[in-house]
Amino acid sequence: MARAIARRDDLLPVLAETFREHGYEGASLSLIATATGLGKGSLYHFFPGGKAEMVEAVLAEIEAWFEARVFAPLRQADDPAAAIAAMFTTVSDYFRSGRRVCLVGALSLSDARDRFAETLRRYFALWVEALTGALVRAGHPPEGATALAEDIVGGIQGAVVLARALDRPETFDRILVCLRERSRLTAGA
Amino acid sequence: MARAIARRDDLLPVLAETFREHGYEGASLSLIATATGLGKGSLYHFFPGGKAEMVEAVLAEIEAWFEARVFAPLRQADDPAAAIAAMFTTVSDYFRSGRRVCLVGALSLSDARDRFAETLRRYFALWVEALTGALVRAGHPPEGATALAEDIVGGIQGAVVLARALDRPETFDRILVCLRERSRLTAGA
DNA sequence: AAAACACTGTACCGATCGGTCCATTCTTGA
DNA sequence: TCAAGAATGGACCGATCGGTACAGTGTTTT
Repeated sequence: MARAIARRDDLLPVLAETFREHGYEGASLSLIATATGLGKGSLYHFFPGGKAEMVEAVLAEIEAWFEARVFAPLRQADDPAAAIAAMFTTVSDYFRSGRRVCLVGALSLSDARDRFAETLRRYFALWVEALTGALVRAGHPPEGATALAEDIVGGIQGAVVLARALDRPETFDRILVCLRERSRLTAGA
Repeated sequence: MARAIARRDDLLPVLAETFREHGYEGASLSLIATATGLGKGSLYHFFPGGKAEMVEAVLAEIEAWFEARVFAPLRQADDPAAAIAAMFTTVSDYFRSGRRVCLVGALSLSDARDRFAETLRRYFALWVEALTGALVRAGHPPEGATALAEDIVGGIQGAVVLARALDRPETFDRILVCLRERSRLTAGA
């Protein structure tokens, strides 16, 4: 009985969604098996380290995704202001207006944080760093750029929490619009 | 073997801290038993509904705490601006500069959200509502007050996430200072 | 053709899960 | 004084947990 349909990479999106919906503890192996349509044997073939390795793989893919679509554009864009604006659109799509949880943020609040501490830290550090650079190149004063970048990245995370708790996706979008506004150059900033 | 030391109310802070540190799934009954120093028999005596009832009780106490220390002052203060400033101090203390997770926010991101949906929703709704009122009475234009209140409440939640992920409590404090600044009246707002 | 290897489902493992039950002990009011 | 009830710890329950072992099937290489 072997059907070589699945490749490891194809599993990652399903795994990611499962961990997003159920968390680290809540995503049991049987749940994962059902979601992926694979038996435990196959799962442990691809991820000998079990759930921990699955999460690490998922986090690595998430980081790669953001690196390609968000961080790198922020760093390299000829037009930093446009790159920042694009970031908000990309992120809003990615989080489905707050209906989709940020796995990195959710893990950061859970007891699994310590286990994946370095990976979680790096994700947010890279984001803040890339955004800070773009803000500066867009004309923001360097002294306040990191603070503003942290406000924005943190604000996005908070928007996910709030929109989910209130069950109001439009709140997510509204907060993102407001954050985008703050990223634009004003007399005060 | 009976020592009538514990009253139900005395258990709530311990339960709250346990759920904060381990989440709903992660806080097993044996863990709770160890943390409280009570056997399962006693726990089920106080909370016949098991873990779910424990969480509901904890959430009720949290809401009562915020009602007394945050929401009510925001609603009733003679000096709304001072009440808003006090809110930031209270909240910063409560969350220990981001070292302590917001249980309501953490549950909102977890798969336990649906189970406690109404309680989670009400907590944030009450907060946003009370803050909106205070902002208006402090002189903010009513059209933008709810949006600003959502920015602030969401911003606080995001600050917890970010500070925990980055392992930098000072980031939490810095974001709160920035939010407090935005709550003050400026020419633009 | 056949050996090597990748992949698969499942039976099974000990541990732990949430929850029940109950004998016992302490407290309290009559 | 003593029955009633609150509170307690722990044995116990079936279910499920994460993880292992393995025999079987498909594909690839030789």
